[in-house]
Amino acid sequence: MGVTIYDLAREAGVGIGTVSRCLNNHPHVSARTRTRVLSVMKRLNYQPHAQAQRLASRRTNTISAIIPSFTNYFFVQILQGVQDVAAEVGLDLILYGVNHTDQVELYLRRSLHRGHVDGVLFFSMKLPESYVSRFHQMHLPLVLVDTYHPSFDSIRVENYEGGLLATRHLLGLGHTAIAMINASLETQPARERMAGYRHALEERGIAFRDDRVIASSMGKNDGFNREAGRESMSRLLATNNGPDPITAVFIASDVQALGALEAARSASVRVPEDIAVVSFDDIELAQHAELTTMRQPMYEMGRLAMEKLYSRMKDPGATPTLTSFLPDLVIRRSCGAVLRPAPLLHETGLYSPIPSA
Amino acid sequence: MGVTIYDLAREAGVGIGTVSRCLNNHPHVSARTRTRVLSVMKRLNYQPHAQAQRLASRRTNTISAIIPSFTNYFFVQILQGVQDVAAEVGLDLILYGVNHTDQVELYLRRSLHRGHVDGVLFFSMKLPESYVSRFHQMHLPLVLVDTYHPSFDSIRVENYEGGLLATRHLLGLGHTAIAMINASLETQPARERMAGYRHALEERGIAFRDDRVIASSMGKNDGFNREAGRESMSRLLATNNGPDPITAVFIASDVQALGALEAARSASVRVPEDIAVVSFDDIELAQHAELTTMRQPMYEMGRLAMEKLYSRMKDPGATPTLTSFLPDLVIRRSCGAVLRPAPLLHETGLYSPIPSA
DNA sequence: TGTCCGATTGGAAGCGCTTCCAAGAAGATA
DNA sequence: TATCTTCTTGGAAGCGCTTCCAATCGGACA
Repeated sequence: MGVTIYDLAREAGVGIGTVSRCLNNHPHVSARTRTRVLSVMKRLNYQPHAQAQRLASRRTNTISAIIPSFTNYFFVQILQGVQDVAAEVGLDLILYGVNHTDQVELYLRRSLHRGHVDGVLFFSMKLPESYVSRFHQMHLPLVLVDTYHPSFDSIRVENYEGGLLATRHLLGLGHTAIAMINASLETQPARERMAGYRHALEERGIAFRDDRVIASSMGKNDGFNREAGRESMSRLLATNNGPDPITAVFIASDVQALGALEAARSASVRVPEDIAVVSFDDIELAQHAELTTMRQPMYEMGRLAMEKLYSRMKDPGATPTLTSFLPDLVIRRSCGAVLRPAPLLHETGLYSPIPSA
Repeated sequence: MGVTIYDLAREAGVGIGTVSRCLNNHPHVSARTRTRVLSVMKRLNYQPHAQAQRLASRRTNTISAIIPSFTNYFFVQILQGVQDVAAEVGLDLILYGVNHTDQVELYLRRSLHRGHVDGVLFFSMKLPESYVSRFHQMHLPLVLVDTYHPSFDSIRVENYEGGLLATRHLLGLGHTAIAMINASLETQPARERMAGYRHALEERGIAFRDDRVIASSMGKNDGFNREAGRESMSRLLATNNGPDPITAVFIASDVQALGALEAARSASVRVPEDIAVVSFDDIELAQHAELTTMRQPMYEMGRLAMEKLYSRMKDPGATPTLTSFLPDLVIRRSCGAVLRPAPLLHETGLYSPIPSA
């Protein structure tokens, strides 16, 4: 139990320095010595001790990802991108899932713990101001994703533009009474998407109406969840019997839209015939539910985040960069813009197509 | 940069041993000394160095989870359970997502690397036999989830029973021509679920027919994915015009069922009217798609796995345990067993309810 | 007052590795 | 052959902590 470099050195008849140099592929080791040492390593089934290497080299080869509850498909796909790149470059990834707000600071502190990780990815939450200086003091690389701070590398999505494009699309289809189902306005994406929605209306001379926006922060993920979507849609439909009824909704995320579809179904409201829907994210299921949505390149964002972190770890001095992705409009069935091959036009739903007569 | 216990000791006028004892809440430190040391720690903003602690104590406080590509909702939910318990007991979780088969060994080796992690969770894949002894030699705790080996703690689901119950349910609804859409028979769950299916048929005197089982291993996750499900269902429907046509399908997972529903829809085959469907897992979306399914308690399995690993880390000598979960039948719409409140009976689909006339 | 014992305390010896410096070896050059 | 270089090599000195042993201290008890 526990072959060390001393054993190797003795066995190979060299010094420990030489052994270490072989281990780390340093130059300045003669080919003969190297092969001899390597063969002894193999024979003794040597394994370097991770902690010892780390202590001595002051590198951990590990990064942490602080991410809101990752059962959300949005984060799952980002995480997949992160994980893939981490695997490619040989870094270990410690996962810190935030379920309660107070865990944010716990995980930030833990990540800042000296000698714990070499870098941190921080997702979709506001970085507490008090940690800004701590990261700088500790010279710990930090990359922000779906959130922003001027003094760190950030990756963002143009939420405002996304809201704008989504709403314009509905306007372009002839809708003028367009509601929005939003998540908690505490979150920046929610606020930005709404700003885009508002701007699109106003540039068409349509007044923004507070009573047409339902911002729910219920449940997990600041309201970005199915139940909140269902609830919001129910409320919206319940009050939709006045003059100028709503004919379209922009929903802040696909998961909420899934809930909203359920609510519409329960209320016998047809989508898209009675109410057109455009949402945001393009999670894998959006396709299944035929949601028209603003696509965020989640997997790519995850990859890029990890890549940025990696470069930053190698070159801590570089100035912070900001990368923005413009979301893409993906047109499917829920918005009523018919772009599909004829046979499918006649379907009426997931389970039962139109009775054949 | 870098306050050490030597600094603390000097500053507090005590020895480093005493400082260390304070850090680790050892007894045999007088209250007066302890408060003095703690106040100095605070004043100097001391942070212990993680790697140094680990090297000296030979504990890493970290475990790794080797898990097939976790974009699969099944794993996401298990992982959530794992992560929650890890957070509760203060362990770090390194995530190793397996995308290619050869990564399995890579991650196993990395986990076995001395001083890297204190325990390993291994999910849903066959543990290569050559690693069995290695884990024992290294005294590295290992817990298997959704897979099994007699010499390690394991957590399983009764796949055979699940297949049996699912198929019996369909038989109970009057179906006799029941197909199965399966994933790769290389995987144990697929084989077991099929064995249950087969037994259920045979105990009713219905012959098991090879041509009624479609086992696809296409795509990710050994065929446990939407595309494979879609493909299989299409194939099934294409050949379903002989005598004794199929009226029901047992599908090996919910994700496949989602794809199968899409295929049915494209082919204008109604579910459940023309073909009844029962699947397996009860991922969150099964509810949305109204799938009748065999529920696996995924979150709980994740929690339990982590709990088992934690106890094993504390008591390495205990004999391996095996915990089995019996999946529950959750009846929803897709099987045609109508158990829902009247208003919903009249819906015809996700988007468009029955035209009101 | 003297003894004894448990409660505290200090600090040396590691944990296993990387790194650096000095020194030896082997060519290269004149 | 003498003198430089340039490669190689050995191993001491850390990295910052835990742990153990020996030493000290302070009462309790006779």
